[in-house]
This record gives sequence, C-alpha cells and structure tokens, in this order.
Amino acid sequence: MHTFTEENYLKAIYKLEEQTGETVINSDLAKALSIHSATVTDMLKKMSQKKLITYEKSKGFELTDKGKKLAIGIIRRHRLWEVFLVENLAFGWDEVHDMAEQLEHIQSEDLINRLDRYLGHPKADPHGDPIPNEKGVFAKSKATLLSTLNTGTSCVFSGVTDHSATFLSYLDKVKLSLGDTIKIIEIEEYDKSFILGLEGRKSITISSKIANSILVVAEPSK
Amino acid sequence: MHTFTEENYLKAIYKLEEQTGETVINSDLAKALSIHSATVTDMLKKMSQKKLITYEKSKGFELTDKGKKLAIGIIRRHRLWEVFLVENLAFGWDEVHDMAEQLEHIQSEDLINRLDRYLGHPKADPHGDPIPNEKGVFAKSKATLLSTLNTGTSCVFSGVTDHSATFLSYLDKVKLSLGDTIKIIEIEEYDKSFILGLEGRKSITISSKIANSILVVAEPSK
DNA sequence: CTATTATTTTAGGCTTATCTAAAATAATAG
DNA sequence: CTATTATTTTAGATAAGCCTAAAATAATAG
Ligand SMILES: [Mn+2]
Ligand SMILES: [Mn+2]
Ligand SMILES: [Mn+2]
Ligand SMILES: [Mn+2]
Repeated sequence: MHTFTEENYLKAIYKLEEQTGETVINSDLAKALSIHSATVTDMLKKMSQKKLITYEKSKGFELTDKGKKLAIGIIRRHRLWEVFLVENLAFGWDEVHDMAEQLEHIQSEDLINRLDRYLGHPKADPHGDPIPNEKGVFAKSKATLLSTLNTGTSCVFSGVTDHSATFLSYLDKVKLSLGDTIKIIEIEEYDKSFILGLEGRKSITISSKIANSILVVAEPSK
Repeated sequence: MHTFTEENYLKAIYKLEEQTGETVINSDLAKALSIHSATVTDMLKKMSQKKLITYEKSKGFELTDKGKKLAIGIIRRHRLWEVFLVENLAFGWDEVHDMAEQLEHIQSEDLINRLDRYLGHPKADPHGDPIPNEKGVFAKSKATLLSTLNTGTSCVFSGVTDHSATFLSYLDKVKLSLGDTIKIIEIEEYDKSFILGLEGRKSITISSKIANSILVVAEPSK
C-alpha cells in the first residue's frame, strides 16, 4: 500500500505534531529524518496529492485524518512488536528499537491484531509509551518529568523521553525500571542532581540530565 | 546489508537450482520473479560483481557459496516466521506465506536465533519444508510424491509441492493434515485418482492432480 | 520600511529497479 | 549447414528517493 519511506514520513510528522502541538515545518521534519529540505519539499507535494497531509507552499503542513490514522497504525505496530521482543524473546528494552523500526512496516491488519491478542492487549510498550488499540484509540499520558517535581514527592516511574540505547542501559545499570516507586529525597541546589529513595534498597543519585528524561505519574492510591 | 530485491533474487535462484539441479537460466528466473528478462540481465551483472553468483554472458549462472549461504538464511527466516504465525498466532497454513514473504527480510541474526529458540528449534515449517539451523544446515528431504506410489502402500503425509492457498485450503476441507498416515486403497485406472484410507475415518478420493502435489515418507517403523 | 538572515522551493543530477523495443546471440529443425 | 525460432543482451525510458547549488520567499532586527 504505502512505501516504507512514506510510512516513516507519516510517523515523523505525527510525532512532531504531538511534540509541538502545532503545524509542522519543513526544516524540523528534515532534521527528524536526517534528510535535506529539498527532499522534504518533493515528498510533501506527493503526500499532499495523496491527501495524507495538507500543504501550502512555504506554509507549514499537517496530517489529514487519513494521514493521522495511518501514522497511529504504524506506531501501534512498532510498539506491539517491541512488547513481543521484550516479553517473549527476552530482549532488553535498549535493544529493540531498530528491529521494531523494520517490523512496523509489515503489512497485515490481521497479523497485528492477532499479535495484540497474543500479547494480552498490552496498554504500553517496554518504554512506557501507550499502544493504540485496533481503532487507533489510546490514552493520552498524564506523566510529568521527574525533573519538574519537588523534594519529598513520591511517584511511579512510568516512561522515558529519551529512547536511546545508552540512556536505557544506564537505567538498567542503576536498576531503575518502569513501575518502580520513587521518592525524591533531595534535590541538590548546585547542579540540580536528584537523590532518589527506592523501595527496599539504597537510595541513588542521578544527574539533572537523567531526571529530565524520566517520566513519572502520581503514586497510585491504595 | 542487502535490499529486499536482491534477497528475492537470491531465494528464487536457490529454489530454481534446487528444483532443476542445474545451472539457472535467465528466462526461468524472470518467470519466477514475474519480471522481464532485460531486468534480470541487469541484476545478474550487479550480483555477479558482488560475487553472489557466477555469471557469463548468455550462459547460465549459479550461486556462489556466499550467495548460497545468504539464500539459505532467507529461507530459514521465512520458515521460522511461518511456524510462529501458525503455532503462536493460530493462522492457517494457507494464510501465512505473504506475511512470511515480508518478515523474511527483517535483518537481525539475534532476532531470528531467539525466535528459533522461542519456537523450540522446529525442524520443519507448517508445509513440511525443512528449516535450516543457525549454521545453514538442514536435512535433505527423502519424501516422494504420493502419485508415484502403488496400491497398498502405507505412508505418512510429510509435505506439499504446491504452496498455493487454494491447494492448502482444499486439503483443509478434506481434512488431510501433515503427519496423517495414509494407505493407498486403490488407484483408479481411468483417471489415476487415488482412494486413500485414513486412520479412524472414512476413506477419501483425491484427483491425480492433488496426489501429484502431496509428499509422503515411509511409515515410521514402530 | 528595509536590509539581513533564515527557510523553502526550484533546477538539475544520481542510483536502483523496473519497463519496452530492437539488436545480438544461441539453439534447433530440416 | 542454414533458416527459423528462442533466448539474451543492449539501448533508451520511467518513477521513487535522495543529493547539491542556486533562486525565491518569509521572518526579523534595526
Ligand atoms: Mn522504539
Ligand atoms: Mn518504544
Ligand atoms: Mn511460504
Ligand atoms: Mn512454508
């Protein structure tokens, strides 16, 4: 139906819209895809002909409903495959992204819906990102950055904003995993590093850079 | 590493070599891939430059060791994914080929070896075709066509030579499955149709065309 | 408002994988 | 051995995706 390239454009545009909440501009998309602006312009024309985006010369552009639906489908596939790789094939969460980048392009509604059922209709992928259901519906996350909270707050580690293997394997090293309950014991005035209390183990210190890539939600009321 | 296209050429050449036991010729490959001879000629030049095949103008061509190794790897991936789709996602054996055609191109040694382990190192795919191991080794089948056997022979249904969905779903309809023990009760003189005895159920009649696409092995000695 | 800077588009090229039509080569029948 | 047929190769095109360099347009600072 659609080429890999087109699907990658769709996904990238979707994520930029999500991030900025605005119309996407050429240069941002070019940067996201590591290609040149001239190439993007070419493709925008084609995609707008196919009614995947609205586009006016030298203005920004955004996904049409059709484009958005396709983009969400690609994200659904990506995240479901990541769950499979981690849950069933025992890959680490830092290892699965590149494989999922390939697997997300496999075309078969039936396949992905059966995979979803096989995995037990997971709500989130190994990085805490929500998985759209068959209809493309998914809960908007109410997570906040750990770095925005105050000393004394307790919360639960629910996601990451940095998906790089180096960041994720750093979290493995310090044994921070999704679902962990975290209490902010202290925020160091000088460098904004965080001292975190963790259930049943020694507290750890993380830099502000790390705290700025960790998403948390309020502690579940019991 | 290699493009989908190149991988499809490799697989097709491998299968033609396997079938004919000979050097492959342009027109056969063109037919197998549903493309034109001129296109094949182009690609043969490129593949021979990459040392994937030996090739001399207007002679036939064959896979080098390097090409053969790659081809077997693709077949391994195809068949392992088919097992996954049938065993884990409950697809019918007539439904999985097109998905496997896509999945076979996913690049990751680690992924396919983990999938192999997850599936319990299956020896054959849902159609009875042998699955090469990590090193590319697999048993050459000693199956024969049902149509070559004589009245009175007992054997076990072990594979098919026609992989089309129509043929496979016909077998489903008459409830013939891999592993079934079959006894040839009678071969009709006039049209070479076969009457087959099946353990614990009524005998069935199949046409010579069907008998000619069914592979069987000798009944296991108990 | 205008000059400078930033962004986008156009123009012209390249590569891969395909096609059609024509030319060259090989195989085969008589 | 030669004429006819079959197969393969060459030549010239096309479409998708990408590039660089130059031109056009938009944004911004003074
Ligand atoms: Mn990912
Ligand atoms: Mn993810
Ligand atoms: Mn198959
Ligand atoms: Mn198969």
